[in-house]
This record gives sequence, C-alpha cells and structure tokens, in this order.
Amino acid sequence: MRATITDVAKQAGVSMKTVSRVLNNEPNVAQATRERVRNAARELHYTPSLAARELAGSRSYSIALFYDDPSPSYLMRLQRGAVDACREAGYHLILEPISMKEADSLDLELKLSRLGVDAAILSPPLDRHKPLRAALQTLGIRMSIVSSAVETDAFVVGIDEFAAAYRMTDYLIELGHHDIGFIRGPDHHSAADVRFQAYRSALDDHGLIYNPDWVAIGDFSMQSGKRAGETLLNRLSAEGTRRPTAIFASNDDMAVGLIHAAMAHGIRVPKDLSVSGFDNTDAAKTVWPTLTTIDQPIQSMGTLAAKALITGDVEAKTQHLGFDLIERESTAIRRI
Amino acid sequence: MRATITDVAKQAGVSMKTVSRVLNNEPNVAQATRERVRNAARELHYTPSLAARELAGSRSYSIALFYDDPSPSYLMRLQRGAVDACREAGYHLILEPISMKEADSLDLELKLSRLGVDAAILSPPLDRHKPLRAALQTLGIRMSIVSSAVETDAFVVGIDEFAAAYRMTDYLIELGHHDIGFIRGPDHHSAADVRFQAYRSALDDHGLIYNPDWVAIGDFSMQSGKRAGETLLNRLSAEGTRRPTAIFASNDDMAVGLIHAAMAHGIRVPKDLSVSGFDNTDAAKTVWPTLTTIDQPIQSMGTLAAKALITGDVEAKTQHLGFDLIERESTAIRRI
DNA sequence: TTCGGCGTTGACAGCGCTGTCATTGCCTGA
DNA sequence: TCAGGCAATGACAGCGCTGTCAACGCCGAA
Repeated sequence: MRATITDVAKQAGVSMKTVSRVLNNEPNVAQATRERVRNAARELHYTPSLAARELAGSRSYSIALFYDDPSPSYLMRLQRGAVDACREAGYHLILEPISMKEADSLDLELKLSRLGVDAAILSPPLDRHKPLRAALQTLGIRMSIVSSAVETDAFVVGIDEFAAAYRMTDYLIELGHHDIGFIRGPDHHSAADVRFQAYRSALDDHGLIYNPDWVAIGDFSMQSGKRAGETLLNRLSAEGTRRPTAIFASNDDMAVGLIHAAMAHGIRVPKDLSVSGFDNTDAAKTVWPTLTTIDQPIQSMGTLAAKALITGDVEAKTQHLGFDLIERESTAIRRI
Repeated sequence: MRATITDVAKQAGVSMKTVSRVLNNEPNVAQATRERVRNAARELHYTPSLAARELAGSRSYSIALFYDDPSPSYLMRLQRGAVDACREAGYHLILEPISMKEADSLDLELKLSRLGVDAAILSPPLDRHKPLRAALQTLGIRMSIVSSAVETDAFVVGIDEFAAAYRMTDYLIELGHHDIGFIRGPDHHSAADVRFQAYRSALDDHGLIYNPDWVAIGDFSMQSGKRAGETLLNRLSAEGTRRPTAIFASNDDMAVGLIHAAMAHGIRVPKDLSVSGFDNTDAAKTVWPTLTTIDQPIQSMGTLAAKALITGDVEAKTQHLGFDLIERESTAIRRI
C-alpha cells in the first residue's frame, strides 16, 4: 500500500503532526527535524493523500479552470501550463467548460459552492463576465484572470496588447508599407479596442495617414474576417482609389478569412498584399501562405495564473509577459 | 455550509448508512425509503464530498486521461466528452500529459500508484504503449482505450477506420476519378495501415488499377504531407505520365501539406486536383480550399470511454461509432 | 408453534490528514 | 535566582463518508 503520514512519522521518529508541519512548510520546526522528515518521506516514496488533506483541512487543493470554448490550441496551451503548475504543487485542476450564456442564466453561487474548489482561473471571454467574478468573490474563491485588459482587483496575467499591436504595425511600416488597413474585433471586446488604438498610434507616430476606408470590423471569427476582407477589397477595387498594400487583421482567424477573400479576388499574398494576424494560433501555421503574427506565451500564463493561486498571492496586479512577432510568409517588403 | 450526509439522514428520518446506500444505488433499500432519501437530498441541495468518499471507501472517484500532445482540437473534443461524463457521475478527470518517451523511461508503476486514480483513458498514440497498459493492468486500474485498432483485452472506442477510408475512396470514385493517389501514414501506426488497405480495397472493388507510383508516405505531419505531395507531383510532371486527378491523404494535416505543395506547383485545387483528408481537424476548415474529410464523433468517444469506466463495464470489446464524410471545397467532379 | 432465512436498517469504527491545545525545555531579563 | 516567554513538539479529536457487523421484523417451512 501507499505510505501514510504515520509511516513517515515512525521512520523519522517524530509525531504525525510534525510531519504535517514539514510537508506544509509551516514554521516552528527545527532545521534538523525538517530534514529528517524530508528524507524519511523520500525514502518511503510518500505522497500525501489529497482526499485526506481536503477532508481534514479547510482547503480543497483544487483549482477550477473556467473557459468558454476558445480556440483549441489556446486552451490546450493554457491548460498545459496550469496542469504543470498544479501537478508540481500537488493540486488538482478541475476543468469547467461554461458558456457565457449558461453563466448568465445559472445560479452561479450554488454551482460554484458545489464545485468545492478554493481557487479559479478565468480565461477569455469569461474574464469579462462580471456575475461570475462577483460570485467567486462572494464565496471567497480566489481567482486569477488570463486577459489583456480587465478592471478588477484580482491577479491578471497577459501581454501588453498595446505594445504588441504597435509592434506589428511598426513591422509593416518597416517593410515599406505606407498604406496599411486594419480589421477590428468586436466593439465590446477590450483587446479589440486596444489593438486598434495601437495601430492608429503607430501610424501617427510615423506620420502616416489614417484612412477609415481601410478599416473594417469583424467578430474575431474566420467568417467575419472573410466578409471584412471582401468589403475592404471590393471597396478598394471600386475605382482608381489608392489601396492598402498591407492589412493587419487583429486576430489570426480573421487574417485567415482575409487571405481566403484575397485568394478569391485573385490577389496574391504577400506579393500584392501583405497580411498579418495576432495570436499565433494553429491556423497561422496551417494557412497558405503561413501567417505573420504575434505569439503570446500562453502556457507560461497558465503556469503563472495557477502558481499565483497556489501561493495565494492574488493581490490586484497585472503581470505582463513578453510576446514575439513571428515572421512568416504572409508579409513581404512593399514592391516599389 | 454545505449539507452533509447527516443532514440528509436527519431530514429523511433514516440513518447515514441508508442514505449512503441510496446514493450509491446499493440494493436492499425499500423503495419508499429510497424516495424519501432522494427527496431530502434534493431539498438540501446535497452533493456528496468526493474527498470523504475517497477516503472512506476504496475507490478514488477519479479518472486519468492520458495523452501525448495530439492535435489540440482532437484532444479538446475528447476531453470535453470525458469531462461531461465525469461531471454527471460526480467524478474528477485528471489530465495526464505524458510523452511516449517519458512513458518509456519512467517508473510507470510508481507514477501511476501515486496518481491514485482508479481508472484511465488512453488516447492515441498512447493507446499503443504496451508498458503503460501493462502497468495499468498490474495495478488493477481499469482502462478504456480510444483508438482504431489495438489488440487488447480492454474496452475500446473508435470508428470503423476501414469503412471510413473505404467510403472516402468510394466518394472520390463517385466523383468520376479513376486515377487516385494516396498518402500513407507512418508504418508503425495501426490506423495508417488500415486506411491504406481500405483505399486499395475500394480501388479493387471498382476495378481500378493500383499504381504504386501514386502512393507516397508521410508521418501524419503537415510538413511530411508537403514533402510527400512534392514527391508525388514532381514524379508525375516528370514526363508525359498519366497523373492522378485526386489524392486521398490519410489525415488532414498531410492533406493540408499536399494542398500547399500543389499551390506552389501552380496546380489548382480542386480544379486540377481533388484532395481529401481524414479526421476533420480545425485545419480542414481553415485551409483554402476547405478540406473534404472524414469526421469522427470524438466527443462522444470521450463520453463513452469515461462512462464505461464509471460503470465499470470494461470488458474486452470494441465499440464502433458512426463517422461522417464531410464534403467541402477541396474535391470536385473530374473534368473530362 | 417455532425456527431459520432474508430483506431492511442502523451503530460504529476508521480512512489519512490537519486544527486546536497542551506540554516540554531553553533562553532572557530583573 | 526565578518568572515569563517563546520555539519545538506531540496528543487527540474529528472532517464526511463507507465497510463491517449486528439487530430487527416478517415470512414460509417444519
């Protein structure tokens, strides 16, 4: 059978309680005792029983990961980060798929209290669901949020969206493009707005004109990107108007839609039009041509979010991680 | 606080033990009592404590899902199915990412016994990892396997790969194609072989010739599909040889690679060449043109795999679920 | 009529751990 | 020198449930 705390106590010649103290890094244990206990535990391959801990103590040693069907690769990476952190600390990760709609109509407090976790990670778009956040707060469930921009008094991990979108715009400008279009995300989405502001800002800073005709709006889906692309391309081919030589779609799915629209119009990417995205989803590697985009360290975000919860260090603050601009085939130097 | 079994017992006017019996569907409880207890539990919003159950009983009420980095969308769907089944039955799903290499070098029995689950789901390619299966068996951990073809005495869910690949080949033939190429998966992979056999079989049954020059081999990755595609297309354009008008790539990633290769060769899909895949991954919806492929009910497989473990009904048997042929833009009627 | 058997129910211990509180021994300052 | 304080440790109860075993009442067979 598996070793119990009693076995370890016997082996180390101390009481159960002292073993417990060592395992939980509690103070007031002599250094020598601490080591003796640690050795005993190692020798016996002792692993504490989560169930017993949970039952005896007040904590549940498990963290819920709330998500509403984001892109699979996004969630996989986040989840992987969180799982790793949990495993290391002996926590369970409870998956909680929940759609925004459900979250609206459910008795959240009841559901949450039955869940019995003592901490939660919120991933977009749930990061913006106020009732959920409120319910968690009421129940005293600590939370950390993976997001780009929420006003909250919880712990937040993300990247500096503004800097990233600015960098992408800047990159297109470096390639010699002066006439740069943009596909926005939905209005109510915080990241959508930030990315757009960054695009305008970069344009301004380089003394380039901002042309509202070159901006279309989508909802972050591929379909919407295709529609936005068609709108943009039709509008542009209408008459002898000047047309952008590059379009920055504010997420990958829309960028892919845009590429499809361009294909259908016989516009070659990147020869006739450079296209860039944001997120570095799987689609970015799979489209043809492969997509220049912004990569976020999503797995690290998951790890960080979980660790913050495990250590209990979830004061209001935002942790920005670095991002990368991934150059692929969909962008090229502007032809003169 | 949350209601306990004692509260329910009091409310129903019976002993704790009887409540326990009802909740676990044990026999020898009078029907009337059963209902009284159920009502009491409902009224009190009673949810049993997993931790206490686990500690008191011998079972752990948790299932591990083993996976080695398959495509994100595949795993998400499988996971979703399993999570739903677990939730309904009050089980925990423990995620166990483990690479084939790790699995080779680790002390599996130790790792597994520390995990403390009492059942496990194996998803490809771990379905074929014999030491893992052996370790599970030794420890008496029930398992169900999501796979297409393993020889085992465990419960297996999957689709009839042969029928599916046959159907796809048949479909291409229906479109008027006589000259159909194929991209195989890696030799050691069971599905790879089955799909290939089905392709040949369908050809045979329609009296079509099998031309080895039209078959290339890949490893299920997009890169390999691209290489295989290039090999095939180069070989074909070499001289005035007859070339296939359709190529069936035995998974989506390779099909996408093939499409990229065709693009690069100026071959239009599906005008000059029909392409089909297998799996219906996200990539299939994202490529241009979108990919005709075989859809597997992966979420249902996850549910089924988990349910089998929960009910404990894991005798050796294979459960085949239905599949769908998804027609998209990458295949077309052969031009005469 | 009595007895064994069976369906139904409950009393109670204990799963492996942590919280509470008591105990010990040593060090400090008056 | 001794009270007081504090670091180090342990004894013990009990978290919410299930397994074991005993008890009860009712039946049909002897």
